[in-house]
Amino acid sequence: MRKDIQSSLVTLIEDSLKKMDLDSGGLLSLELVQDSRFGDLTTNIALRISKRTGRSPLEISKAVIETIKKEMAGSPLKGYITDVKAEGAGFINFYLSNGYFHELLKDVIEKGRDFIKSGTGKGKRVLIEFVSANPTGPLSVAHARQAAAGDALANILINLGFDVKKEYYLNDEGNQINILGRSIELRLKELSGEKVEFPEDHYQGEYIYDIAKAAKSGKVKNFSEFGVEYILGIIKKELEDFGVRFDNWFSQKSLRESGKIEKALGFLKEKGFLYEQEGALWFKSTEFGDDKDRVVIKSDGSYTYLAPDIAYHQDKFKRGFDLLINFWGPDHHGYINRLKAAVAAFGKSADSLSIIIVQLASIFRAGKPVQMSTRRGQYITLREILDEVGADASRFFFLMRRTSSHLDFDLDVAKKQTSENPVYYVQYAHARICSILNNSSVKFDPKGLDLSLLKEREEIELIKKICQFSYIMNICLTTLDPYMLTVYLQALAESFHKFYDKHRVLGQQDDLTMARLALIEGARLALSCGLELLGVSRPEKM
RNA sequence: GCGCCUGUAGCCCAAUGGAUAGGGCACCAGCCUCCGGAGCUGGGUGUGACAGUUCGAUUCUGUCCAGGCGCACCA
Repeated sequence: MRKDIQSSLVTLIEDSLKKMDLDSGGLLSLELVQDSRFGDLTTNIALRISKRTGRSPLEISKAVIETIKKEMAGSPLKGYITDVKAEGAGFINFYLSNGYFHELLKDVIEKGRDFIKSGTGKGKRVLIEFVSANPTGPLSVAHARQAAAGDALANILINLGFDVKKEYYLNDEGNQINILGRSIELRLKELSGEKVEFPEDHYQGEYIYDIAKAAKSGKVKNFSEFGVEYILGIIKKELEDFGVRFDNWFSQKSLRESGKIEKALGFLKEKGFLYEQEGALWFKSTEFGDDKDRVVIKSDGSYTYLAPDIAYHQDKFKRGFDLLINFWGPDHHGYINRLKAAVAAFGKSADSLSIIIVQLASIFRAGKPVQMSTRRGQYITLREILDEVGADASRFFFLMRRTSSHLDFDLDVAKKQTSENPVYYVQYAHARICSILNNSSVKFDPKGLDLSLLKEREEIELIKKICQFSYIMNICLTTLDPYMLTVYLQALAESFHKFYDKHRVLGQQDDLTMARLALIEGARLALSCGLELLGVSRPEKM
């Protein structure tokens, strides 16, 4: 929706209220109407101020509308507003003219793919950290969902004008890595005929044998390092095949070697946020809202996981990022408060770090749940999803629920090439449009367009849907969640299919055909951009 | 025990505090001499329970009930 109309209307309503000695009290907002029976733009201002003013909402609305109509008579707004009505409990509804929507569509066509861009985030630097799985095994389905969500959100923020970097924090040392090394070593001994006792808490997965075999031929000395390198290669390939690329891989090992952990702890100590007790060093996180204080250096002298993480996040700020967004698995949710405490201890505001918990996706086959166990190395991997479903359908599926909600992912449904599968519904709309646009007899030419020929209900509805794109982008920004985009794309595809079914593009009078080609080109742009942001392909043929 | 997530029609799910709560599946009945039928049209007494906040609650708060997940000087 074009901003100048909205802001002029807001000013108009504001002025009208003043003339009647009513004060909006900062409560005035003008919103898009989802239900076309009630116009295009609406405000509930009369409802919100009725109690304070002691007048009924409907009475206020009617009075305001009368004033608005007088004011509007001599204003250029008049051409865009066909009606203003007081409806329902006292809403003021604006009905916009077709001409207004024709201008919006014209704008989309002129801008092309750039129509989705905005300057909302101009000058703001954002670091999105996601996946960050330990390099001790192939990525799981949980990581896959984090990858889908983080990458899509990054794409969305980039189009909103933010300066975005994507980062993977690499836990390349510590307990788990040592265990990985020992696991490989033990499997190697086993392979060479030795009888070994393989501990329960070691990595049981079959892939350890593969690494052991590779290590054998390479005459490896440090099995941990070798294992990390090997698995990192797998992870990078998996992510690449999934269509996710990181700008930076941040190594924990290099963080420690740089001395930044000591510096960060030194900073906290200086501020008086650290103390010793029972031989360990504690961070006074309770001063910043945590339930209890947390250990940063254990009594054996080694760091807890928190220590490098504190340093890591201090480093993120030092690198100049204004907003940090972390996607974490649900097992880390208890960890949010202590990291936020650390951020507060650095003097950063609470909202400069957003932590998003990506809930698990349960995998189903033909309606039946698939059992998983990380410990025994029995879990559905990203690789299996890629092999079985492919990147397109799976990336869309992972984002079909709110990121913070559980998701049931049925592999058989995702594979289906029928209307049961929403991915194909959306892609099909795109392919249909391309099929018309690629028609050899008529070529779309934006010169001399007469969009005023578009006046059928389905045509106007489709334009409205196309123009909701930026509105959806803003919802994704405020929720830091790309999932509304999947909902929107399904609605957009539906609008197109309805138009397509009722009206023909080709074979009309030349100028009507051209206007409708413009309409479907607009729909194509919106579908194509939306799918691209989600990391889903836009087939021209299916 | 504590924390997080979730309860919407037979099943799967939508709805940035708004108006008559919307789609899909399944089921029934229709729609291609015509741009791709992977589509469209019609068929429905549904928000777990009880309070509270609000002009207005599926949405916010509290207490229950039910399901999923997590609780380290592990990473």
